[in-house]
Amino acid sequence: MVTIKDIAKAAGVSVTTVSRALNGYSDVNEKTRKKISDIARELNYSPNTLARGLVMKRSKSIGIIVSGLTEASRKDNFTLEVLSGVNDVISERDYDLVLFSTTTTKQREKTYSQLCRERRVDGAILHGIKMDDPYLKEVIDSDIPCVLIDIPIETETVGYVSTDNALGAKKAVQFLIDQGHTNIAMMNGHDRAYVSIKRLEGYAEALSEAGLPLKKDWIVDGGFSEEKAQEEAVKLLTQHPDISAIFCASDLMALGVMKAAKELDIDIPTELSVMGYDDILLASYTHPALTTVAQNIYQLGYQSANLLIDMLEEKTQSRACILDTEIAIRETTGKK
Amino acid sequence: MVTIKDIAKAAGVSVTTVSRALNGYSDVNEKTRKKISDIARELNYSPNTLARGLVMKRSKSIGIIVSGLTEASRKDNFTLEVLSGVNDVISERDYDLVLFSTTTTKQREKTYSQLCRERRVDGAILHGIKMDDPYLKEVIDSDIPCVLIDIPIETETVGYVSTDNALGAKKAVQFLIDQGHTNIAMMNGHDRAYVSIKRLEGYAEALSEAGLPLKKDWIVDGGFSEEKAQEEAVKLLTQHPDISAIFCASDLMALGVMKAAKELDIDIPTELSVMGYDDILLASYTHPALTTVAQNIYQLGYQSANLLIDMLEEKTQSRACILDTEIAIRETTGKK
DNA sequence: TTGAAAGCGCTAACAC
DNA sequence: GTGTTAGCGCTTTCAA
Repeated sequence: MVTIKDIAKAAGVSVTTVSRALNGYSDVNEKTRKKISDIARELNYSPNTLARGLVMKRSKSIGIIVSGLTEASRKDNFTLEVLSGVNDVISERDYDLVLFSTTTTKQREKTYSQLCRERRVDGAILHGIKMDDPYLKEVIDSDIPCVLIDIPIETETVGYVSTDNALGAKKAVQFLIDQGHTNIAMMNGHDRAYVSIKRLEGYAEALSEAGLPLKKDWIVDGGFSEEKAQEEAVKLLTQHPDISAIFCASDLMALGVMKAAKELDIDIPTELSVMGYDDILLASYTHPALTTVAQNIYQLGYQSANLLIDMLEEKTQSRACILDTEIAIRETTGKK
Repeated sequence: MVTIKDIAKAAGVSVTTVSRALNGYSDVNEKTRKKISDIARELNYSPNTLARGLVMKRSKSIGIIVSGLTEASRKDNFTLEVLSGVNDVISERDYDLVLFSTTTTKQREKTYSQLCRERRVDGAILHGIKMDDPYLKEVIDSDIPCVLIDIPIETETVGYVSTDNALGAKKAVQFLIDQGHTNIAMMNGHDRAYVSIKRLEGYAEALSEAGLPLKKDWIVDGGFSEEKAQEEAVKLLTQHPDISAIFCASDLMALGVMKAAKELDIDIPTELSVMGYDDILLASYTHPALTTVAQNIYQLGYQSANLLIDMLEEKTQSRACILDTEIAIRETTGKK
């Protein structure tokens, strides 16, 4: 493997000069620089980022820590889209991406900061962790710069990117109200998810502004799971046949609700309107196609990476980024 | 950041001893070792993999090079499932995963081996590249150990993992024949894809064994694209109304064919049977649900990573791994 | 069983 | 504009 030493020898200069020439420092004679870079190319030289990182104390790589890169959770391609957004920034800005996937068991073995420090990543992006996750506390305590997706924490070294969940939910419920619905239930996720809390807020606000009562019985938790949501929806719809619309905190749960309706022989959208949240790929392929609050997950990843690198390079003081949502109207909602 | 030097000082021993103790060498006094590891824990020590990699000349990380981690290609979550399989092995075997995403333009800038050498990955897994990709030649020429997904190349340093594409296709077509179909067309991908070539082989073989003629006109290329497949299918079905079944080399193209049928008002499956290949998530959500050749993509990733690490650790002589496929019978195929 | 010393490939004071 | 030198944190001969 060819090193700068080899180049130095071939060019008849010192390694310092080679280093400076290759890194574009100004205080190198143009002729020398040309000679050096020619030789480097000839010799097919690649810098050793390990050595460089060791001395510079930064690796020019960031870690992305995802939870839920498992065989099971293939239904939404959240992770992939986030990854895709992150990746685009990474390569634009000449960083590398190290992928860490965690499971609850694995977290016991290796802590967040261990993970990051061992690999000497300059910063990290965290996605898919719950608010009561042990990682979260560590993140805040550690001094490793990081950006959280969908968890609103701001410190000197921690930032976050999220969508406006309350507003998104509010718009969704307002849409249902505009369609003439007054009996609108909510299938929420669980209370350890920030997004659940905010989406519930939006739901409540929309109802209140329309002068509609908020009924506790009409709000159930589907745990972000299709199956759980189906079960809960069956119970809900059986007990409260007057419900004419259900707003779901995720598309996956909306799929569950749709299955429940089928099970109970309730027609969508004539007898029941269903509204999702996320706009996962499947949303446009279900029958009928799911009306939902669309968030741009790719952007979530993209902005996270940009924010993190800005933080690393001290190009920003801001620590938060809130993205917009839009309602994608399809076939599961109708006029009451 | 605490180093072995700090530990050495605190323990009153040399760095050599600390290094040996922490790495589990046998020639360290049990008492010393205990003392050292206690201190290491106390000080919250994490080894610097950069420094270690520099001297050991291996980074204990592997690269995964994917093409198509773009916003556009979100419809199949191939990449995610491969990633998921790879990732599971990686963490089991205590490696790290560096993600490289390539686009055709980016390949011009940085060559494969540059990518790998700069980051000092010990080996690489390549997924989603075409047979005429410039990367491919480089892979073979370079001496970096690597495993290809779905491209059958075996050398000292190159291995591959794939499914039995010819057999999968054959089984698919045989299934259609068993259902009474004799006029079976094929929507293939393109001839720069290994899988296309093999699937065509299987198609031909099944026909031939059943004594059915192979009609060149009935084989078209959809370029693995939904839109292109739709266009081609419209043409095909218009020109040859006697076709009663279409075998597609990918599910995505099968979706296109289904759209074409809808466009031409041809009912599936009573008038036309459609068979896909891959079993992407969408396959079970289309209307009617798509019958397809299911391949276990997660396993593709899992086995690739295992093969690569086995190669790196010289635990195997074998360089190839062929996985099985199964037919998932759903609703797009029927008796003729 | 332990330590001293060299060196992996690179960057960065500092001197010339 | 260029070279000398030290050192990043670690492993590994070689000697004691």
